[in-house]
Formats: sequence, structure tokens, C-alpha cells
Amino acid sequence: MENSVKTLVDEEDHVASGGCISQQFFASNSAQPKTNYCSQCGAHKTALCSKLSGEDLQKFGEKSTHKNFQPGQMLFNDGDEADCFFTVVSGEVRLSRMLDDGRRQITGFKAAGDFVGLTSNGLYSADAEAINDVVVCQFTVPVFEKTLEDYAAVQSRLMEMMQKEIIDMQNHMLLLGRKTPVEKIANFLVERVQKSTVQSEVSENNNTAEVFLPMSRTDIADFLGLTIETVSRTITKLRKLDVIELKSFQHIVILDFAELQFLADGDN
Amino acid sequence: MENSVKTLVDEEDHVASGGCISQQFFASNSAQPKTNYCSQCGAHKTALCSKLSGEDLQKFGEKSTHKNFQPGQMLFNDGDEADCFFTVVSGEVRLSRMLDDGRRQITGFKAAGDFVGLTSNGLYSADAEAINDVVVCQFTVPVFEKTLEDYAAVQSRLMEMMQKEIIDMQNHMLLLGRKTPVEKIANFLVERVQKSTVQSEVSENNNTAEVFLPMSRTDIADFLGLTIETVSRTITKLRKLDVIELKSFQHIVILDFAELQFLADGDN
DNA sequence: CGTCAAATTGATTCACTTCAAAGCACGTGG
DNA sequence: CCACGTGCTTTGAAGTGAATCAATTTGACG
Repeated sequence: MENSVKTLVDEEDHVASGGCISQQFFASNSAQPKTNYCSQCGAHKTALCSKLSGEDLQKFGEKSTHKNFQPGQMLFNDGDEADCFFTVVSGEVRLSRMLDDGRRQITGFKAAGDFVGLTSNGLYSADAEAINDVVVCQFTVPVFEKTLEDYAAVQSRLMEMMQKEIIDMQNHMLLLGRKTPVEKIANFLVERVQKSTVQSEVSENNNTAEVFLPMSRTDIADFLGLTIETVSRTITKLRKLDVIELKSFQHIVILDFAELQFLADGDN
Repeated sequence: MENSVKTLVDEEDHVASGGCISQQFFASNSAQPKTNYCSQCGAHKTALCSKLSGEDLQKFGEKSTHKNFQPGQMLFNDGDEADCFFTVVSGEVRLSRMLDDGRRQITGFKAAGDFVGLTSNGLYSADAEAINDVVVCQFTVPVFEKTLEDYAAVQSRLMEMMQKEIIDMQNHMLLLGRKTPVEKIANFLVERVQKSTVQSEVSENNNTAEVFLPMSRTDIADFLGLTIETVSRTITKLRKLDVIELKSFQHIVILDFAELQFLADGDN
């Protein structure tokens, strides 16, 4: 409510074609067809636009603008009139719903390629807040709606993404409703490893991996339906079991990935 | 796993046009244009096909078949190869995910008009089981996919429905992760009232309503992330607060809807 | 080196679970 | 018509694990 101040302030917009990838590429390849801007974007592989290429991708990209958010800055607030839809290009965003007394549930962490901005009757249905430095590729609502009609491939991709999101949420509901703290934390870490070969170095062979957690313990607690204390104690428990090791608060080494998966629960 | 025996057994199919609405209508209106079959269907108002009418609706309906399920019968099992997508016409279906040791989380109850059958890589992503006598309107996967391409209105409606589902699930995650038993049960009852003017008689004015619960206490527990005992005790608590009254196990009278909404939690 | 926020650890409480028994509705058969 | 069994719900008693409250440690930064 009160931190809505930070939302949608300044942050001059840039056309997507410009900000999407490193400027060096632009400079050293000025003769390249424009279609390469978006195709080189870190989010493209999994984003809305992943089914587009060539001229289509270029035209689609031109309808969007880039925008930066600082850690803690709101992309939008629950209940705000929706003016834009977003694709996360880099950084990570937390989506959450709050109760009046401040209890919070984080419903998801959104990273590169993820779509953010679902609405109900034109209003955003959750708070969206940057965890670290975030770059988004955004479309205004009217442009986006028009665009969906024109690009069947985008609409079909959006549907795929929503379908995956629903299934992920079903899994998370199982976690929230039925899993123990150890299972929750293990599950969380396993998901972080599986999601990102980006920030976490995986070496499946020798059964180890590294995870970087951009979010705070409070965020993890609010995501898993626990308190910070329980998150902390559970991490300690996993540490004492030699399943993980803490390089720092945010940097976790997984010493026994198989065991972690087992703890996360046979099923999955 | 083991009760997959019951899945997709016999149950001869009928063309949608026939089973969709009461036969009396068909009989007494044989001169009516065929487009009315589906338009009179109890599920049509909110279903996939809600944006279709006239000839389009008729043609769309002809691609589907009807099927009946008995209480406890599986529509499909988690992990099954998906051959059909469903719209619930009548009755109610529970969707759930299970852990190996039997812990279960019901992720949603699906009633008339609701779409069922989300898949991941062509496999169903949950168990779907009839709670009472259920009639569904089903499309085979290939037919459905072809149809989506032909009917933009259906695709757009499906997207709306998925969007609503995601938002509902966000709310449910807040409930699972952060609400107390009383809040959970109150929330559940409020939702049941709001969802169905069908089975529950609402009289907003004098602040009372009636709800019929087709599912068992175990189902409610598995939906809300509680034990049956806690569900039962909490219902008793609400009874002693004179917020509700039990006509029978499945038939609840809400004596003070405003208070129930308050207990479900200020926000919402 | 001191400050401050965040994370961890410790001690205690209590709400929900677990285990156990009783109540209730419904159907079957004598 | 009533005795009896079955399945589901409710109620009771006891145990426990996560929340709460409180203190300490850690790490980042000026």
C-alpha cells in the first residue's frame, strides 16, 4: 500500500531494439539485419517472443520498450490499474499477495524470460517488486492486446507459458499444504538449481551444484509459508547433514544433489 | 496409481448436441435451429464456448462428445497420456497432486463451465476424480488443438479462463501459506457461496445463505492444507459462534455472511 | 572500528497434529 | 421394525513441531 510511491517513477524508456542486448554488439555489427537485436536477448529463448524470428521478431520487438528497476522498487501494486505487461529480461522479480495485517505470500519468483502482469478486470492481481537490479521489456496494454491478435505464435506461446505456470503453481500448492520445512527448503533449492544453469553452476556428474539466491530469508519464508527462523534452522539442518554448504548468505553449494532431491520428496 | 483402473472405462459417448441439455427441450422444439443445443447448456455461459453463438457454436459443439462419470471415478490420472480435454457440464471434479507417502493436495474443485485437462508434455499434470455424478463435454486432443486454431474466440476465452485460474491459485496459495484454520474454512465457505448461485441459495439482503458441499471433510482438509479433525473442529467453532448452522454434513446454512467474510480476512 | 540490518541460535509457548474413542446416518438382513 | 455393521464425522486427550519472543552473531559499509 504505502510503498506504491516507488512504482512507475521516472526511468526513461528505451526502445527494445536498443537496450535488449549489449551495445558492443550493435556497434561492431551495424551492418547486421535488425532482426538480431531481440534474437540475441537473454530472455528470448523462453519468452513470449520465442516462437518469432526474422522480420516478425523485429516488428514485435519494436512495439516494446525497456525499463530498469532498482532493488526493492515496485513494478506495480496489487489493485493498480494495469497499463503494461512485462517480460523480465534480467534480474528477478517477486510476486506477492498480502493480508491486511501484513502477512504475505510470495506466489512466485520471476526471472529472465518470464511474463509478469496478469490482470483481473484490468487491475493487477499481485504486488510485483524487483529483488535486485531488473530490466524488463514492456508492452502497453492496448498495444499488447492488439499484438496478440496479429501474432498467433505469440498468443500460443503465452498460452504455453500460462499452462506451465498453472502446473508450477499446483506443485507449489502441494508444497505449501503438505510438505514439511525440510521438504520445502530442499524442494526450493532443487528448483533453483533446475531453473537456472545461468546463475547456478551444475555438475550433474559429481552430484554437486551451486546456487545463488538473490532474495532474502524473509522472501524465502514468505514463499514457502514458513517463518525466517524456521528457514534458517532448516538450512542449518541441511548443512549439518552435509547436503549443502554456505559460502555466504546468498551463495549455497549443494554437496549431494541426489540426497537433496530425495529430501524434497520421492514424487515430483 | 492403483485406482487408475476406473479411468476411461466404457461409458458410451454421445454427441454433445444430444446430451448437452435436457431432452425435453429437444423434443418440444424440434423446429428450432440446431444452434440452441449448446446455447442452452448449463455450462455454456462460462465455458470455453461462451464467446461463440449461432452457427459457430453449433459447429464447435459437434466436435465434442459427452461422457458421464460416477462418484469416485477418475477422469484421468496424474502422468497419464492426455487424450482428451474436458469441460465440466454438471457435477463437480476434484483435481489433486499426491506425494509418494499418500499426502494429497487438492488444487481445485471444478464445476459447470470449468475447463479440465491441463498437460505438461502431453501428460496430465494432476489426478481428476468425480466427486458426485459428473457430466463432461470432451474434445480429443488433436481435434481440440485444430479447433483452437480455427476459433480465435475460443482461444481467447481459454486464455481468460487460465488467467482467472492463475489468480484464483494465487489467492489459494496465500490461504495455504498464511491463513489460520478459521480463516481457511471461512474463506472456503465464502468462495462456495460466491461461486454458486446454483446450489447455494443466497439472500444478500438478510445476510444469510445456504451452501451444499458435495465433497467430504477429507477433501476439504486436503484442499485447505489441514487434517479432517481440524476441519471438523473449526466448523464446530463457527457453529458455536452462530456464524453457520449445519442442516446435515453437506448442507450448511450461513447465518452471518458478513461475519464470515470478516473471518475469511479483511483483504480478499 | 562502530553501526546497522539481516541471519542465526536459543528458550518457551501454543496451535495443530496425532492417536483414540464415541456419535451419527444409512443400509442390510433377520 | 429393530439389531447390527460400515463409513464418515465429531469429540476428547496427549504430544510435538513450528511459531513466537528474545538474544547473539555475522557481514556490509561508512
